[in-house]
Amino acid sequence: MPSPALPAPAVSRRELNKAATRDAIAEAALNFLRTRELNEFTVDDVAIAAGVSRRTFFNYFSSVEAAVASFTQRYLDSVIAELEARPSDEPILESAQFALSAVGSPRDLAILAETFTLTQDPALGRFQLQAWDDCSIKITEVARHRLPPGTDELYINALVGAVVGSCRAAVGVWFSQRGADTSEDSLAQLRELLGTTISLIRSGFAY
Amino acid sequence: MPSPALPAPAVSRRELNKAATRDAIAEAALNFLRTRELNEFTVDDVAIAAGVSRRTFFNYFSSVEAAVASFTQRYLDSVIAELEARPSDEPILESAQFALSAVGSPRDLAILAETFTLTQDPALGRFQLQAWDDCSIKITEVARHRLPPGTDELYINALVGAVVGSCRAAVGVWFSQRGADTSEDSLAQLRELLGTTISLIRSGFAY
DNA sequence: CTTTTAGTTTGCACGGCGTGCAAACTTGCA
DNA sequence: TGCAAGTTTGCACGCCGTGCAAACTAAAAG
Repeated sequence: MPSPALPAPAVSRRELNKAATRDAIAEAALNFLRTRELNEFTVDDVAIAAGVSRRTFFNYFSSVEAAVASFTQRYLDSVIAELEARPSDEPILESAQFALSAVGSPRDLAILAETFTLTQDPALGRFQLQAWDDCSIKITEVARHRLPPGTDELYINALVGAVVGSCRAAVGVWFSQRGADTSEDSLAQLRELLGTTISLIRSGFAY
Repeated sequence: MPSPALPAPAVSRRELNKAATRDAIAEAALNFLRTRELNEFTVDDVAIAAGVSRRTFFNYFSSVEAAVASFTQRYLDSVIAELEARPSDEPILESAQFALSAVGSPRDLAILAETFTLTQDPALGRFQLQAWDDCSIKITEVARHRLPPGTDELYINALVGAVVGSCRAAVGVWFSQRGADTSEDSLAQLRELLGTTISLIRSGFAY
């Protein structure tokens, strides 16, 4: 007698396949960027390297830029997930501080750092900016439910804008100081920079 | 005797022509966006409407998106100009407050507001984000020379990131409340929102 | 005024992009 | 086993963005 009907697995074969394909494509795109400029390879190149057809590439990403941005998106989404996991009565900037220091396996951070180098090209940079902006929108939603009801919309939006804007700047500072160094030492410094940044947001920029 | 040799005019005929062409192209692009979606017209359409060849369009802008972003760029550049015009011993956030309230003829602000509506399409939004990011970079340069020498790089970058990020958010709030309303009344409200935002950055987000 | 020089516009051509569509194929389910 | 639903693929088409060389135009030199 077969095992009792398993409920449809949380992740079906189809979903696994799709995730694998998606990863393969993104990885292939990143790989090309590591050795060439953006305009020195084509979507076909990436598709072939990922083992799919050109058409399938476009089923997953609308461009190489978008594929590369998926790494940053993933990192930022994990920050948001950490943020949402914090107790909802905790002061939100405190939650942010925890979320920022909790996040990031060395591997994820290595990608984040590498992405900073590889996206100097404006066409790639635009997609990175969009990832940060999408992140802002999601966090605003979280903040709206966290802050006391009736909190001024300006307060909410300015807070999120300031936090995301300054954290992005902090990552930039980290990268300009450490480059692609993702040793524990360097990661600790990143966490410290992000922590200091949140403190500044909380206590204000005196001058 | 002819009039004494005039020094070569500050703006030559050539420069005037180029500026006019550039404006005509940007204006034509915006005009199409007012009535159609981004993918419902082509670069050729815009070029013809602007009275130039397709090839000339690309001599000025690399895409329709870039042409549309030129309006936001112009606005942000004027804010930076105001900022640089402030006395350099003034606290920088105070300078920011002045610059933000000084700037913006109704016409400029009308365009800024309209731009917000017309750039919902992600492809357009990306270029807007880039305009704000370019602005950050320029302001960072200003801030570096304004703040006491030796000020922490993190402080400078986080400050600018927070200011620009929150001000962008403030413009978003303004737009969501007033739409394309650019009456004196509405503009006063925008100035107030921006002023409040800078105050928040200065004094901190308590929670 | 004429000639020269430098800067700008244009047409052309080419490779690459992004998408609709329909046919082939794969997975899930009865 | 066979059907339904989801996924991949090839193809074709219009549009994009750029290098190039020829036409044109403003500015400077003679």
